[in-house]
Amino acid sequence: MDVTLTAGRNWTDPACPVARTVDLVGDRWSLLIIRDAMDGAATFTEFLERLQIARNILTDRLRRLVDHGILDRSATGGRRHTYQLTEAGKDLFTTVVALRQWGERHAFAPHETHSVLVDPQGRPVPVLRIRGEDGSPITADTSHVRRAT
Amino acid sequence: MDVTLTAGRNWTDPACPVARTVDLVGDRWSLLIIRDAMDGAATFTEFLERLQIARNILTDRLRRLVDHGILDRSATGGRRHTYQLTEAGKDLFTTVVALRQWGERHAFAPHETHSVLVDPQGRPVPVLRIRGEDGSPITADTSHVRRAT
DNA sequence: TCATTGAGTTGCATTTTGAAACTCTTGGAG
DNA sequence: CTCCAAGAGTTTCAAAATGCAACTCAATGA
Repeated sequence: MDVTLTAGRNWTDPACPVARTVDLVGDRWSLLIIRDAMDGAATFTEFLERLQIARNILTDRLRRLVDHGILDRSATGGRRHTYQLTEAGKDLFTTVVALRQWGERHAFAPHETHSVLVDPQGRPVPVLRIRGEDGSPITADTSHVRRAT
Repeated sequence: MDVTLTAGRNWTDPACPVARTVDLVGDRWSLLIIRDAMDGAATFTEFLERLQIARNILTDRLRRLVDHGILDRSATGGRRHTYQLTEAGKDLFTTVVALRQWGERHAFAPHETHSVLVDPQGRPVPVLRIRGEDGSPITADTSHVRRAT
């Protein structure tokens, strides 16, 4: 992201990377826009149809995501535009997968069906796990945050 | 989470696990409350002080998270309570780490310092990567969503 | 017993959302 | 060339969520 955008900003908690990310994409719509962009959506109308979002809100969120360097907007004649994920945007893939996998585990009743993320060969993507350099599992209890110096 | 909670709910997109998760924790405060719970916060006042959140909003978010089975509330005499992450809540660790690592990479200017997540030995937690069963890296471009059947 | 602290309510102002109607531009169909 | 439809927004206004300050209420504990 552009340095000038991080510099003058009013962060909820300036030293915490979690808080900064939440400030940038932590609302109901931004993450779903990013999800759909990863799934191939690229124009205003495509997002509009997939999300059932109000037009003015979509306008606002797209602009915000472009401003934050997550989406790239290119004109394709007239008012027509194409929105593409930037490298930073694509890098949110891990986050989206983490949200997805948690939802699969905890937001569906046993009998409810849900969509599944698969690799190019059609095999389900394995569950993300956090491990130390030596491969040992790390949890919220066994890790801790070292404050910025 | 309690099945009765998933059943009658008004989801933004009922078949999508990402959307369900975002419906449950995708607002500015919930994820930061969860972050602080993972960092040891347990009482109303502790959350209040760490987050600089309005009291009524904190009340609402804590109640919501308890209702969604992410936090557990236990009385400790009078109006005093302790909030603890449930198993589902602890399982959001992966998501919080993903948000944190994205923020570290994209929401800080090169010269800015930020806190670091470390394992019990004090070593930084490695970057989360999504890999197929065979260990090959998977990105937004190489994966896709198989719709619910 | 009486002030203090934790954990909320309540009332009101400010912001953000959402829905619907309106605008502007441009690539075609005729 | 003219007119129309489609894409991509604005604008307007009502409804909901947020934020702040002041107020309540129960249990310590000096």
